[in-house]
Amino acid sequence: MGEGTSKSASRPSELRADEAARLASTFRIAIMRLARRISAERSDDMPRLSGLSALSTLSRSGPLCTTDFAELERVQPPSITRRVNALEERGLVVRAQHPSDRRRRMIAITDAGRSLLDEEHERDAWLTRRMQRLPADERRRIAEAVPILRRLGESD
Amino acid sequence: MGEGTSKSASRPSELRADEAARLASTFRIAIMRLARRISAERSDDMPRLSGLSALSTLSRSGPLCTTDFAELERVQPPSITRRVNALEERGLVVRAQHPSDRRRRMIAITDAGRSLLDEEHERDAWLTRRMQRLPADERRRIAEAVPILRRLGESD
DNA sequence: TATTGTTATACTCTATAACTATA
DNA sequence: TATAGTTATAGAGTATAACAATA
Repeated sequence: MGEGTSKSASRPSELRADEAARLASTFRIAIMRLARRISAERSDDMPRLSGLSALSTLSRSGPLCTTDFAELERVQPPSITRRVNALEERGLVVRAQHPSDRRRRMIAITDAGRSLLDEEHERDAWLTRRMQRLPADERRRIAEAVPILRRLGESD
Repeated sequence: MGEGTSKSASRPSELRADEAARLASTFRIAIMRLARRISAERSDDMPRLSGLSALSTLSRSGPLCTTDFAELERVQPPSITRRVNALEERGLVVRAQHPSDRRRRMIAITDAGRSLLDEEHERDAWLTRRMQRLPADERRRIAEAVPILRRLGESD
């Protein structure tokens, strides 16, 4: 707490440690609780959230090997294996051999995976409704925050 | 990517369904991934995130019975029992009988719980550092988004 | 010897259902 | 009978460690 207090903030892009900690704390709790809330809302006939996240990543990035996929999804490789197994069973992704390196398996989204992803966007009922109900200025704030949230999720 | 702007929005606080769905989808994925990222960052000698969330709620709201606590934390009562058991073992909360209704047990934070919460705010190193590194305008956007995130997490 | 992917195992967190005690 | 809290059980998700195949 021994940081210079009061009016000492010289640079505009630096924040006092205690203010940063307070913001981090309220932010963290809000994020975690909202994540729980979203998780609880899933319907039964769709892949789980973790699967949808994987599918969405795969759709944007194109075919990936397990290791790269794990890095993009910010989980460990065994978790990717698990998710891909589940998605593969449903025909939403396929695994293929890497052309030159036979240790690797390339994972790619299928047409079925793509169309499910489209459907899913429409079916994300709970959160979509919340977005529609939000006053315009709040919705704008959320939209502005999304890229920041995304970068925070990606940062080391 | 399609900003989908143009001039089609008729009422300012209503959003077309497909735009809402798109926002919901990117927002959801960003939230879930960031939540995973935050989860992974926890240190070992502190209570888990779910425990910290409970402790923080208890600190703000004062003593709660299990049912009310579960409602505030947006989980089912058995989950509260679990969390409180863990926190009680560490002396961070205490349970006491309700004065009139002997079925109820009031759960309250202890001094140890409070000081741990203070410590924790300072120790939330990873996210705090990210907040400090954020440019001022992005930090402002996050701060503005927090109350909205919180309300979204609370809404039915 | 190093790397890729998988399996084995364990842990956290959650929920539903069944049970006990009290109202 | 209804409600509060707990216990029992199961399920989703994650991680680390150990392993086989390949480089």
